[in-house]
Amino acid sequence: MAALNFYEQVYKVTQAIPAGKVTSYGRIAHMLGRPHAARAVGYALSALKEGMAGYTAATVPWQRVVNSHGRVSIHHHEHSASQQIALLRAEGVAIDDKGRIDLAAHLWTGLHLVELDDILKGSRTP
DNA sequence: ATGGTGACTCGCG
DNA sequence: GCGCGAGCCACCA
Repeated sequence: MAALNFYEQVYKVTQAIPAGKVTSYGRIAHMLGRPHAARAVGYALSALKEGMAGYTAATVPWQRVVNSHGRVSIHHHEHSASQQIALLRAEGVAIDDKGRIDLAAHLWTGLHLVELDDILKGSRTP
């Protein structure tokens, strides 16, 4: 038994996302100290439907994780994609007809450490 | 250990 | 803004 494996870390961070907010796979990866592990984050969430280490799609708000473009990213699972949009809208997240989420209003940056990172990187508007 | 897989991201054209 | 190709990663067999 090791420390929490990557999947479990992903689930914990995801559970920390407040209702009505969203973040991206890449940001979660970054929060976990693996800025290039975005794909692994997505894979972790996909494994959720099978149940992992006590975590299930019912206990982890997977719908609050979208891609860096601010759109739901599960093209190959049409049903899940529409479900994700429905769940987010139910939480008050604004999504237009094209499936684009208003990140300016709903992006969760998580730990302030991440915000600091953005600032140091010379980024956008608050 | 090696290779396949996938709910990612970025850079180009 | 959209489609593609090329990196990058943790898991599992």
